[in-house]
Amino acid sequence: MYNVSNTDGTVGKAIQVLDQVASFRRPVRFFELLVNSPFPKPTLYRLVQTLSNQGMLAFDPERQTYSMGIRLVRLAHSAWRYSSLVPVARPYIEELAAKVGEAVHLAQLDNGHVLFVDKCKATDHFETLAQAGKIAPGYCTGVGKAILAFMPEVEQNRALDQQSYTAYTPFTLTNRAALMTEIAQIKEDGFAYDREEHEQGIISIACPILNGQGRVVGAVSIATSTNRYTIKNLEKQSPNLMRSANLIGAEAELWQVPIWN
Amino acid sequence: MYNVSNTDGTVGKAIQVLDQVASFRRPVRFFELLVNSPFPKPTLYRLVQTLSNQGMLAFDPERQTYSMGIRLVRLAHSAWRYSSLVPVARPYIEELAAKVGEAVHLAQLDNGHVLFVDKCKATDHFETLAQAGKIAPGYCTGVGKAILAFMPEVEQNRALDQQSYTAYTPFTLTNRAALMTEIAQIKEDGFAYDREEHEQGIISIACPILNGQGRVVGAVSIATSTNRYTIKNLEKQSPNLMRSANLIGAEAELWQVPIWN
DNA sequence: TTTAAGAGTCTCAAATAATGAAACTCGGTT
DNA sequence: AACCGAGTTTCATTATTTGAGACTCTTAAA
Repeated sequence: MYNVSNTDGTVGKAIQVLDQVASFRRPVRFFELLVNSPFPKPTLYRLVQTLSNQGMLAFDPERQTYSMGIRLVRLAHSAWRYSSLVPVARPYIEELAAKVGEAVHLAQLDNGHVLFVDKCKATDHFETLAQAGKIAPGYCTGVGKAILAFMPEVEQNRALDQQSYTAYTPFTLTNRAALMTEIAQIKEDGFAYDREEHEQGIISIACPILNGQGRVVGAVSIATSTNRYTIKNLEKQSPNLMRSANLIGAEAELWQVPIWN
Repeated sequence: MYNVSNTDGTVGKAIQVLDQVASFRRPVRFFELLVNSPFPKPTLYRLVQTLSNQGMLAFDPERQTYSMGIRLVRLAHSAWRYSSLVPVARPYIEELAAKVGEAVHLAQLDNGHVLFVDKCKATDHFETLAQAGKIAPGYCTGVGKAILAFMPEVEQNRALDQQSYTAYTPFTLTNRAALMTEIAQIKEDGFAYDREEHEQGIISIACPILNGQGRVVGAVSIATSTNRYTIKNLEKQSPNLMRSANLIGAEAELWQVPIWN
C-alpha cells in the first residue's frame, strides 16, 4: 500500500487514518480505531478531529462514531470525471455492451489494486454506481490478470507479491507460480479469462488497454454467466473486445489521461 | 467552505490543495497552482509531492501535470457505499422512479453545497454514475431548495450567504430575498419546485428527507421535462414523493446514517 | 552559440506544529 | 462511594514544517 514507511509526515498519517476508517465499512468508534492504530491516543485523536473538521470524516456526536465524509465523494467525482479512463472509454464500452449484450467492465490499477471505474450492463442497468471505486482482486479477475500481465516487470513483481491468493472458488489460482504461468499465456494471447475464479458461475474475457508507449493503463472485460456462455463461446468475442480496447488506448493517448499505478 | 481560517495544520493545507486541483477540472501544472495559491512555492511543492506519493493526486511526468488521484475514488466508494443515504434510500427511489416513470434524484448537503448522490432514470439508465458527487447549486434546484428550507436557522443563514445567485435561466431566483420568500412557501407546503430555474425545459418537485428529530438529512426529487409535464401535473405526484421521502427518513433513523452538513 | 527567462527543484537555519506521557472528565458500572 | 474505561485536554519536549533564496534545466530569444 502506497508509502508504508511513511515519509509523508502528518498528511501521510491522516490518509492512513482515512484508509483505516474505510476498512471498517461501517461507522466506527474512536477506541476501535485506537486498538488497531500505530498512533498513540492523542495523536490519533487529533488526526480524527482534523479530518472531521475538514469533512473527510463524518462524526456522529450521538453515537460517537466516525464514518467516511461526504467531501470525499465530491473530490472523487472530480477524479472520476476528469482524470480517469471513464470519459475517454465511455462511448466504446457502451457500444461494446450493446453489441455483445453482456456486461462490460472498465478497470484501472491503483497501487496493485484493480479498481472498477465503470460498468455497462445491457440488461440490468441499476448496479452501475455501486461499482465505481470498488476493488477487485488482481489475481482472480479477468481485468486484474489482463492488467498484471502487461505491467512492467518491476511493478508486476511488486503487484504479484501483494496479492492475497485467497481461494474464492475451487477454480481460483492460489499461488504466485500458477498465476505466473497463466500470465505468460495471457501475454501470448493478448487477453485474459476469468474461469469462475472469483465467483462461481461468472466468467469473463478481458483485454488490457495499452497507450502509445505500450504501457498498460487499464482493462476492459466482457462478463457473463456460465448459463449463457462457455469460455469457448466467449473467445469468439475477443476480436470485438480487443478492437474496443485498442480504440480506447488510442484515444487515451490523445487525451491527457494520467497513468495511475 | 469548511475551515477557511485553517486551524487544521498541514492536513488542512493538503486538503485545500486537493480542492484547488479539483477546481481546475483538468490536469494542471505546478505553476498554475502556485499563482492561485496562498502557499509559498516550496510549501506548495512539498504538499503536491506528498499528495502524489499518497495517490491522492496523480502526477504525469511527461506533461508535468497533476490530476486528482484514483485513491480518492476508492476512499469515496467507501463513503458512498457505507455512510451516505444511498444504501438506505435505494429501494425507495427505484420504486418511485418505476412508479412515476421519470428521473428521481437523491441529494445530500455538504457544507452548503447540495450534492447529488444517486439518480434513477426510468428510461435512460446510463447517466447514473456521472451524477454521484456532482454539485448542484442550492438556490435554483428542487433538492437544494427543499434542503435549505428545512435547515436549522443558523446553518440556513450561513448557507443562504454562500449561494452565488447566478441567473442560469430567466426563471432563476437571483437574490436572497426572493429565495427567502420561496423558502417560506416551501416550509408551508412541505415540498419545493424547480420551475426551470437551473435549466430551461427542466422542472422538478422535491421533498426533504427528515430524520426522527426533524433534522433534514437530504432530499428526493422527481425531475422531468416541460414537454411531458406542467408544474400543476407534477404536483399530483407530491403524495408519492412525500411518502417515499418519509419512508427513507424513517429508515435512515434506524440505520446509523451520519448527518452531513 | 550565447544569453535570458521561467518553471521546477533543492537547501538549511529559524519558526512552528506535532507529539505523547500523564493527568483529567464524565458517564456508567460494581 | 469507589472504580473503571472511553474520551479529552495539558504542556514541555521533539520533530516537522517552513520559506527565502539559490540552484538546475529546459525553452526561447538575441
